[in-house]
Amino acid sequence: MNFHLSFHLNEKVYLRDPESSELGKRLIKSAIDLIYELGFEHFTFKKLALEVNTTEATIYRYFENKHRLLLYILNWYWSYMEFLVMFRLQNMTDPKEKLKTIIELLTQELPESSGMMDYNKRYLNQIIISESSKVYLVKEVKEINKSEVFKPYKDLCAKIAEVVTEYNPDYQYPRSLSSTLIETSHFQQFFSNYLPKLTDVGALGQKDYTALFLSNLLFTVLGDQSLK
Amino acid sequence: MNFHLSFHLNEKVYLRDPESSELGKRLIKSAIDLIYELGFEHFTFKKLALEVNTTEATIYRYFENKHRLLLYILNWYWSYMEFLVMFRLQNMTDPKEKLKTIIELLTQELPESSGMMDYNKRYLNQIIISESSKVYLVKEVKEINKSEVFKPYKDLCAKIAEVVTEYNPDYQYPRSLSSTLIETSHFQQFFSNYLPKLTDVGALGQKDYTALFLSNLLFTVLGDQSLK
DNA sequence: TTTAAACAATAGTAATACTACTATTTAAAT
DNA sequence: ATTTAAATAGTAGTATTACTATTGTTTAAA
Repeated sequence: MNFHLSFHLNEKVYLRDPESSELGKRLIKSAIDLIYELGFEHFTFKKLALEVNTTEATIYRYFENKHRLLLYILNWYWSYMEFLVMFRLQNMTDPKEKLKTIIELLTQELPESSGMMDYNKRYLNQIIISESSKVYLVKEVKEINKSEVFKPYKDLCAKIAEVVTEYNPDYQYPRSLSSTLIETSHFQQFFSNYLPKLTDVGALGQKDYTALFLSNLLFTVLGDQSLK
Repeated sequence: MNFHLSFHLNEKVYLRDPESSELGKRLIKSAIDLIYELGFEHFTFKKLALEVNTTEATIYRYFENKHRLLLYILNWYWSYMEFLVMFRLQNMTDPKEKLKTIIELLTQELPESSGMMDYNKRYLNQIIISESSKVYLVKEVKEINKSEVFKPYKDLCAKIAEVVTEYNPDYQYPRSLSSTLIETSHFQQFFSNYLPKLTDVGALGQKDYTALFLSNLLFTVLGDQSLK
């Protein structure tokens, strides 16, 4: 079976839909490669233009600036992640199983291919971990937020919060716990890799360290409902 | 009583100690004001130079670049926070009280004055919340980390982890929990302010929302040891 | 009184972020 | 089939940012 997945992303993110042209698609693909390679700070439209054999001015017709381009990539990721959560939770009844699956999705690499653009998943993952917070930790958040471009993040958060409430209806902070889960999955992966003293990975460097930490955290906070 | 607090910050952070001259001190003070006002992305040495009536080149003699200047401010903050934790925990015996105090320190504004430089504490606080992660979420972390400039952060984290272990010696992830506590205190404050849908603040907008969320989280994860 | 070191300012360059304008292609209208 | 206009990409710039080589001035030690 071969199917194509695409998401309708908020038009406010771009000036011209990169999905609407070949050049646009190459733009996104190469942007992911370059942002991974250089880090967002050193990534420029000039370098991206060189990579896809076009000019800066052309890229500016697609995106207002590099911040918006990153926002586009993240909107895509958040939408995809919400889809994956929905897909994987299909036909599951046990909310504990559901939460375990969510942690797995948040801490493991994205599944390679499966009916969607062949973005480099490993690179995309690293971008999510290292760069995602930079789209909202800016002076202009309030203004940017008005155009609803953070909706995919909020939706993902709400979906996880739903499962949290399903697991423990008495828990008071389902949304904050969900956003904490998402953000913590990012920086604990980052820390265990680059600043291990801020974690307890130890010399062994367990592969699923972050998943273990988050599982322990989540199921202690929500109580082991199997005991009830 | 009037006393002066100063920390010996790692020389690798700066080229020339800003504490060693009047101009240097004004530099830091104005940098805090400007970074708060403009956000780190829009903050430049040119603008800072204009503010303190000097030139870019002069600022470059103190700091390699604006990233290092931010790192200096954060080193100062982390050191100060570790001092505050140590100071406030003095003569406390109950580890639960200690943890409560730590959460208070992490979520409330820094005490105005108390024997140290009159940096604008409210601005400094907002900088910690919005900009701090930008000093390590960069491509060059590994290289930068070698010069030990993140030691104050690691020390603060270790100090909190100590109290965590004191409260519950069986808990397996004291350091990860501590770094999660610190980071979560930042972005839950940010979210509840700018992206409230990612939290449960509701319309009321409780003043101590983040502290309440963190307390609940921390003491559930570590178990209510008073029951033992 | 000399001298050298410490410090700050001048005057630049290269890279980055962004834009006005022009040329070309595509496709719809006549 | 030809005209026309809309869409698209490219040229050629500017202002700002990040950073440096060099010169000039002050300070304090010899």
